Amino acid sequence: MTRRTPLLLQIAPGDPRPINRQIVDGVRRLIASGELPVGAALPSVRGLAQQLTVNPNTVAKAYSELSAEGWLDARAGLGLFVAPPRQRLSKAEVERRLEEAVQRFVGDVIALDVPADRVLERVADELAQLAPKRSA
Amino acid sequence: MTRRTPLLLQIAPGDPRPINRQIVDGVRRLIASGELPVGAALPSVRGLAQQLTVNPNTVAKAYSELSAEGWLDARAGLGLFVAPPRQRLSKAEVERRLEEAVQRFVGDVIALDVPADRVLERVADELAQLAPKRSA
Amino acid sequence: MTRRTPLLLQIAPGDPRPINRQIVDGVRRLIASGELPVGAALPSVRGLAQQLTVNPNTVAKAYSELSAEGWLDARAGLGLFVAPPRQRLSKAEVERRLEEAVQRFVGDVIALDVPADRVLERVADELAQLAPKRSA
Amino acid sequence: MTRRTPLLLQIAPGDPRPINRQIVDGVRRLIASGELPVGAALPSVRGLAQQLTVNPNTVAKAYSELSAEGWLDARAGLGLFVAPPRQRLSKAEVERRLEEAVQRFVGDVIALDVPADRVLERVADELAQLAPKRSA
DNA sequence: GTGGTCTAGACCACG
DNA sequence: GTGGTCTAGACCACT
Repeated sequence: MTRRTPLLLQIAPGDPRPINRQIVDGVRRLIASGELPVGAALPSVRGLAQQLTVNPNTVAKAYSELSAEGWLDARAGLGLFVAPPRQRLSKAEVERRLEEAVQRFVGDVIALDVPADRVLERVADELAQLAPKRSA
Repeated sequence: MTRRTPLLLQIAPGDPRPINRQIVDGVRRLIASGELPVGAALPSVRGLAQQLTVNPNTVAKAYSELSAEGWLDARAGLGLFVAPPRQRLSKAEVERRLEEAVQRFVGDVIALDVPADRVLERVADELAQLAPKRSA
Repeated sequence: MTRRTPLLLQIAPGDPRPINRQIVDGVRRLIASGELPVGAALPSVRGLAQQLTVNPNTVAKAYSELSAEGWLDARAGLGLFVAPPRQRLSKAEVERRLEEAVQRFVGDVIALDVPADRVLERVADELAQLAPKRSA
Repeated sequence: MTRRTPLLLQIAPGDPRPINRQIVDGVRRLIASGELPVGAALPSVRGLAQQLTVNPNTVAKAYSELSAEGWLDARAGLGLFVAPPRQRLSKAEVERRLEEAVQRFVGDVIALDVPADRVLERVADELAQLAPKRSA
């Protein structure tokens, strides 16, 4: 059980986010959307590195971040697995980070002269697409 | 009406954004909200740097970015002025950047396990607060 | 203000903890004990690396972990600073981690055939020595 | 009284400790609590490996560690048996290890902002629960 | 100068 | 085979 699945994860060269960030976001999304269920095994560090043609250290760093954030559990010699969901951050910390993300996002978007409705619509679409099977 | 006004701009040491980003965002916001009308003169690089107690290079870089984005026009020997509104980016480019910002934002927010409604509400608030009297 | 102080931090070659862990623990301790007050600047990555004669990447990793945990704020081009205290983790997560640490500690110590009183005494000493000027 | 008893030992997949560590801790605990009396035979490497569905190498390594620490004695051709109590480590070595464990534990716990009383209480509970009928 | 990211290649413990 | 750590050296954005 929990066979390793060829992860549907891609690195976009044009994406301004650093590679390690793209991996973290991608995996988080797969977990949040339920595509990677609790207990599922992730591709090995070396395996994913090869698949994405990036350095293994880069993948390792991303995985390690995800573990620190509580999304993954690492077992030396066995591999990495999707961790059971848990409320990691205090309400205050969640609030702080949400505020930060919103500030940054609006700062980015305001420069584009896009009507507020369209922005909200796009965000709503993207959030809906996650089909939050996991988040509370 | 091109008098140099003491810019209502502040640098927050606690703000996680780099200083140059704070300046760019701040000026863009002042323009978008109409507080800096078309044709208004901006403080000199040295002046603003002194006012904010930051490195002049940082201010220069921020101004240069704002000019490149079409928010400011340089008049040789006179300084920088708020440029008349125009389509500063191609529609495709706007789409690309919007997409990017949304992806990043959702990537950040997904980690927080916040209900989509609350996220949208916060974004809407923040967008509204900018009172885009100028942007279309 | 916030002059960089030659950090009272040492790497013990005999210590079984990896170097990066020793740095993280050491800095956390200095912050928790109040020896590094809020806003204090930390030695630069390269500087500390030289002082400890370890690779800068190792220090960078430790610092990055401390930032992720909310103990430090990093400002590119400026350096790292002790962050204002905040309740980062949910009560449940704190409980989980405390449980884990206790389990591990007792597992280590039970093998030593040391009377429980002595163990508790040593832990109490060590905790008291932190003079919790910062923790709530 | 040297009959092989079906060992009351379990491997928890969720446990963050590596498997070999879980075995070592488990056996030590059984000996310390007297559930495995002096002279008792331990399950064979293959037997325990099968029972726990882990790699025999892992069990062998755990047993070898326990022997090195003086908890088990090997009788050639017969298997492993619980060794009579003795001073397994020099006093200095015990002190060193205790010190190390305390340092690490406090380093972990300091990050959690938990009152010292609660920490001590939890440690005392856990130590008491081991009911050291055997250790001095 | 600062921190952040990436690559390359090595060694270790675990299974 | 697995993940984790460390070193070495490079490039980037920011100040």
